[in-house]
Amino acid sequence: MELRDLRYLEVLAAELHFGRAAARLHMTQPALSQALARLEKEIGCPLLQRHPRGASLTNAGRVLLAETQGVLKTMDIACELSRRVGRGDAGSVTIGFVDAAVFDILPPLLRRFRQRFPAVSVTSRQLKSAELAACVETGQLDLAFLRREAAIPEVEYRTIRMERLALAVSRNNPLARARDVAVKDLAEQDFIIPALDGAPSLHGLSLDICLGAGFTPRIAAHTISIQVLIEMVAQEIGVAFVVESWGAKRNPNVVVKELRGVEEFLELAVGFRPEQIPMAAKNLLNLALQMAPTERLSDTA
Amino acid sequence: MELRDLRYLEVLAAELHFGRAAARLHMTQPALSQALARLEKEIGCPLLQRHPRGASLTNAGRVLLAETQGVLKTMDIACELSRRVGRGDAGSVTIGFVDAAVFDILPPLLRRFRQRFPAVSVTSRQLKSAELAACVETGQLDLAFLRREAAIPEVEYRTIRMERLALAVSRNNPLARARDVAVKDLAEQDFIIPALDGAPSLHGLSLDICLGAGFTPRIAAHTISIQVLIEMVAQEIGVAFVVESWGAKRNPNVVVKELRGVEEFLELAVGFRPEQIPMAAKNLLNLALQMAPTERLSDTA
DNA sequence: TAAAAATACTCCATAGGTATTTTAT
DNA sequence: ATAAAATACCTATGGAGTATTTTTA
Repeated sequence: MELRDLRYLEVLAAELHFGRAAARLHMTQPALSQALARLEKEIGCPLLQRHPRGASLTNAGRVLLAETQGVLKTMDIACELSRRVGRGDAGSVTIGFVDAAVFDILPPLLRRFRQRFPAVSVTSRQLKSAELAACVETGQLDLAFLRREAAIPEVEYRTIRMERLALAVSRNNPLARARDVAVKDLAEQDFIIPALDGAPSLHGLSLDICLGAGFTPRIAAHTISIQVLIEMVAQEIGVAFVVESWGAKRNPNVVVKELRGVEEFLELAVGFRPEQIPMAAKNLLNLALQMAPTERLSDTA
Repeated sequence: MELRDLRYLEVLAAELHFGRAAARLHMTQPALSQALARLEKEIGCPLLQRHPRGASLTNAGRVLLAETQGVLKTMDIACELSRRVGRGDAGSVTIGFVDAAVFDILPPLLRRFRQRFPAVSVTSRQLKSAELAACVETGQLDLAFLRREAAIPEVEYRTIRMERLALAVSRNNPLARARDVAVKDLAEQDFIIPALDGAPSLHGLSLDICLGAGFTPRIAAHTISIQVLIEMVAQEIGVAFVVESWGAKRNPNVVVKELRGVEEFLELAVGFRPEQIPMAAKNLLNLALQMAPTERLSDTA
C-alpha cells in the first residue's frame, strides 16, 4: 500500500462520492474507482459501500483510516523538516573553539547566527587546537575555531582574524602605568608562558618575541589555560603575552598594554571538512567569514 | 513522497551500501540509485553521502528517517487490522435482543463467538422487538434477536427457534403440583399478560390460547418486561404464559409447567440488513443459525 | 429517466532492468 | 586494478484518461 492510496481513501471518506472526490484529487472518476478497487483487492475486502447516491465507509475502511490517522501529516512534516535541514534552516551544528575565541569572535557570531537561523541549535565545546582539528577530522565537530597548527589534509582552514599580541601585567606592576611597552624593556620581567603542549602557537610566539628583542625570557610558570594564565598575572607571578582582544574582558587586577613595534600576529582560523560540511554548519561558517571579514565559502563547496 | 521511497531509504540507511541494499530490496543497484536520486530531487538535498566504499547518512537523511520512524510499521499494522476486520476476525459487532433471549440463546452464543473470534468485541442492548427492528434498519444494530412482528423491507429475518409456550405459576398454586396442565383448566385463573405495546407476540398468543380453549382470560395485570411478569407470578398475582426455556432460569417461587396439547409457538428470529451486514456480524449470525440449527447464510449475501 | 459508479480500451509516464562509464582508492 | 555508484538507454507495467455501459432509485 502506498501513500497515494491513503490520500485517495481520505478524500473519498470525506466526500463519500467518487465523482466529487475525484474532482478534489484532480483526477477522473473512473481512475479513482480503479484506484480504490486496487486498494480493496490488496486489503481483500470492500472499504466503501457503494450506494445508488454516494457511498459510505465499511468497518474495514473506517479501521484503516483510523489506524493510519496522522500518517500523511507525519510524512509531510518529515519531508519539510528534512528539506529545511538540507538547506541549513533547521537541525544542529556542533562547533569547538580555543579559549581565546570565547570572549572574542564567538559571542557576536552565535548571537547573529541565532537571529538568522533560530531553528538551528548550536552545540559547542572548548578544546585545544590539536584536539579541535582531530575532532573536525573525525566528524565529531562540524566547525572549529582554532590555531592553525598541525596540518590535517582532510581539514581546510580559513583565517578569521590576525590577532596582534599585547602584554598582560598586574595593575601593581610599574609597567601598568606606562602608555605602551617596548619588548626590550621586559628583559627583567618574569614571564608566564602557555605550555607547549597546550597552546603551541602562543608558546612559540611568546619566545620568538623575546628572542627577537635580544633576551631569553625568565619563565616563572607554564600554564595550560589562558584563564589560569590571567589569574597568575593578577597574582603578580609574572607578565604574559596575550591576544589584544583580551583587553576588553578585563580582570580588575590585570592591565593589557599595547606592545610597541611588535609585528607578530596570532592567527585565529576556522577549520572544517569541505566535503562533509552540513549546510547549517556552512551557514555558520559563512557568517563567521562575513563578520571576519574575509572571503565567503561558495555554495558548491 | 511514497512509502516505497521510505522503504528504500530505510534499507539504504541500514546497509550504507547501494549494491547490498538493492539486493535486499530484490532490485538492481542502478534502479536503487535512480530511486534515491528521485527522492533527493524531491526533498531538494542529498540524503546519503556517497563515499568510495559505501555511503553514510546526511543530516537531512537522518532527520527524514527519524521523523518517519514507525510509519511503515503503522501502515503494515493498519492494513493487517483492516484485512482482519474485513474478514470478521477483528472489530466489533453491535447486537440487540428481546428479554426472552437473555437467558436462552444469547449466553451460549456469545460464549462460542468469543472462543472463535476473540478479537471481536460484542456490544449488546436489550430492547423491544419493534425498537430492535428499527435499530437494525437504521444501522445502529448489526443484528437483533427478536420477535418477527412488523415487516420492514430492508430487514431480513431468519428463524432461530420456535419456542413452545409453557405456564408459569407460583409454587403455592395448586397447579404447581400437577404433572402437566391443560389450557381449559385455566379458565378460573387470573392471568398476567404482557402489554400489547411491549411484547405483542406473546400478548396475542396468550389471548389466542385461552380463546382457543373456549374462555376469555381474566387479566390481573399487564406488564412490559418478562422479569416483572415472573415476579408477579411469584407474588401470586396470577399465572402467565412464558416460553419454555424460562423453566431453566427458575425463580425459586415460580414453577413452569408444560401445557398439554398447545400447538402455538413463539418464534425467535434474528434480523439483519443483508446488504449492509459486516463480516463480523455475519460470522455471529452464522454461528447463531448453526446453533439453532437452521440454514447457514451464504458468504455472498 | 437521471445520477453514480463500473467497465472497456487506450496511452504514456515512469519504475526498473541491462550495459557501460566514471570515480576514487 | 578494483569496488562502487552514476549514467545511458531500453522495456514494460500499470496508473490515468476517454468513451461507454450498468445499476438502481
